[in-house]
Amino acid sequence: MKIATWNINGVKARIDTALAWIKEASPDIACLQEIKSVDEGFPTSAFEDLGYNVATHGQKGFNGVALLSKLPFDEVNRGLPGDDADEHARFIEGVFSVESGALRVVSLYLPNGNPIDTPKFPYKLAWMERLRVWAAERLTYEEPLVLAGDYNVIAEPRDAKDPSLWLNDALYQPETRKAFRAIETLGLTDALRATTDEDGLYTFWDYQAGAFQKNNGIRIDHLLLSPQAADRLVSVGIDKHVRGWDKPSDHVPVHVELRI
DNA sequence: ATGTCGAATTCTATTCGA
Repeated sequence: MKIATWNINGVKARIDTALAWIKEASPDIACLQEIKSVDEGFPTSAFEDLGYNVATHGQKGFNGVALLSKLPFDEVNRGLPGDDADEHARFIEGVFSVESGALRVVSLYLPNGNPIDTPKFPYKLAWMERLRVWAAERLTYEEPLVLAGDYNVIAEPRDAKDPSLWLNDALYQPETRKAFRAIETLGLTDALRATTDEDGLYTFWDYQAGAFQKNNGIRIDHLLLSPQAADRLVSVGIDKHVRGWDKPSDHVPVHVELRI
């Protein structure tokens, strides 16, 4: 089973690109972030026409996440628990029936957190702690679980072309990296790093200053796997070529193949 | 020289968030 994650940076502005990628990659489940659309504005029928079931958690203007799935949804849960005052649409969980039982897949858009001297940074860290608590609870189910999305975290120096450029950025603060490790050390596996120690592997390149042409990128889109999912991991890929298409998102899709 | 982009409102221009 192929499960992919992609921050598309606006589903309405990117619909042609999104459909072209779906046709090419044919993921069984796709996790989208930054749909920048309310649920009613999401181009659901365009994806349904390609054989997908669609679940969205959107809001006006920015944020917003979605799940596209060839499998029917048994259950959909919207929003990350832990703060009733948080109205950002950044989290959606789908539950699917597979031979072994349940498969859970989350599409998450972790807060950017910049600038770090504003409330945005503590909001990011608090969101990460809520995610840690949520993941700890889900891991007790001992099911295949895929936590996929734009984490807005540069976990290690090798995940940036030039780490020195990110020293004052929320994506690379020691507190950010520590909070990410605290999620991983619950027992989640970073799918890409389970398969390679290569550096130079990125998932985001800024639109500005010819970043893609210089390969001045960062790896911030991750798929974290529960033990039951990691045991089934076959391969991981980054669809880097999509960044070279017309009207690209600044992120590219990342995908795993699981023996499910 | 942050050199770009998408969305919303302030709407043939500016701001916000990334």
